[in-house]
Amino acid sequence: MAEIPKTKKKRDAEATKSRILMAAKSEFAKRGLGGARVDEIAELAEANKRMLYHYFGSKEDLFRTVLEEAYLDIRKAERELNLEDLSPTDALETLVRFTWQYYLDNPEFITLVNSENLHGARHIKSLDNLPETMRGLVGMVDEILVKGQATGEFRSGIDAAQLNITIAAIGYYYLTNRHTGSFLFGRDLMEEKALDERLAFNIETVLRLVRADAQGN
Amino acid sequence: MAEIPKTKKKRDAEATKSRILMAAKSEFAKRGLGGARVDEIAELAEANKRMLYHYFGSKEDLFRTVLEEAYLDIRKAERELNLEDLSPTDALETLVRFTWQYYLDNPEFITLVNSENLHGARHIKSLDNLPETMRGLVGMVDEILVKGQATGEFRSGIDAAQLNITIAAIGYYYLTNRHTGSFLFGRDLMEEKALDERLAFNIETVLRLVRADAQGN
DNA sequence: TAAAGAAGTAACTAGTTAGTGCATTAAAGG
DNA sequence: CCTTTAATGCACTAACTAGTTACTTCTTTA
Repeated sequence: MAEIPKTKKKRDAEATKSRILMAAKSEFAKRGLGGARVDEIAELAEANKRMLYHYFGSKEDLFRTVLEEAYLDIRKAERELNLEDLSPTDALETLVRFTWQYYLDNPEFITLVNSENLHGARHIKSLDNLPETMRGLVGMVDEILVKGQATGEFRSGIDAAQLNITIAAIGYYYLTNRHTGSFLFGRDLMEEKALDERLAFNIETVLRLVRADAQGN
Repeated sequence: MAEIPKTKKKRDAEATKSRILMAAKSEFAKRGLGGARVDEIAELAEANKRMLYHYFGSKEDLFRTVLEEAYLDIRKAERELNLEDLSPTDALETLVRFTWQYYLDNPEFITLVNSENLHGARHIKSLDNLPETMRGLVGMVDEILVKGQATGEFRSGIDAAQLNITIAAIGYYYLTNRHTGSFLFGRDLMEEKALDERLAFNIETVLRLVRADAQGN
């Protein structure tokens, strides 16, 4: 008799590790670090809990790994936008659109970051490659701002780090608080029309913030 | 012999209830709904855990009460700003400053809201007085916008709800992510100078967003 | 092909946690 | 006073949870 074909290869360390990581991302995103259950992650990954401890050491170490991957991934995607090839205005609009869409496509990112902040950022503090990549992003935005000033599109004196924070904030806040927001405002903030409106508003916000006015400031 | 004066009266239902509520706010803010410990709340309140269940029924009901108080409190404080008495520009700047300072003075508000969103806003959904107060705030901002258009200070076509969300977002995001932010940016986002800079940037953001430009839009 | 090591499993442990049963004690009205 | 009712305290339990022990099974390579 023919063997039942298994989706899961009998022995594959990399695949198991990767399944655990994906399951962990999903579970941590759904319930936070504290609310996540190690048994649930193992089951979701179709792996044994022992393997989770074998590969990742502890629940918190697993969380750290998930977080690191999440941060590296968004920074990588940002770099791949090649903003330096666009006009300053287009570059900023593209960054606002990207940030918004990234949060929509990767909702776990927001929950992971929230969870990490609830715990005083103690997990990422040992990951010293993360500040480097953040400096890269701020540097990129700063270049856009300098270029925009040179062309006269933008005013001077804008802090790149603050602008970065604001671009993240206006999307992040809307999405992280979508449940309370939908209830308090009495309408579904996640329906397509509402999302489109919010994105348009955010682009307007950022462009008006940087644009040189009639007096050139 | 004179009786030892006790700070705590022997029997005082209201006082005990209130101490439990304050303790719960603090514990929920520090650890979130899932991470908070009922025993910890009782101890912090110098009350017995039995009393907590006597007065509030369950951990989740207690959380709901804490949340309701928090929302009612910020909305009340906003109303007391009497923004309608200020010029449109001053009114918006005041609202931005207030929102920022409220988050700074009441850091538990942010954590409570985050926790509630992690749980799909399921606790506040039974509190139907909250959407009313939110409508009040949006209405107030809308009046400011209408008045500002009339005086020519503001451009037309600004959505009051979106503006509200943005005013909250630019402060909330910075503060809720202060731990990861401080680490990623490599500097303490909570030192006085940094806070002042952020507030100034936020006021600039909002005023440029609403201001009528040279062409009157 | 044999042996060694890596991958995988099930059952268990020690500690924790929300919630409760029941007895006791203080206050307030008659 | 004395009775009733509400406030309070202690000790318990049933369920849960991160992490581990002791073992089996597969794969690779010398």
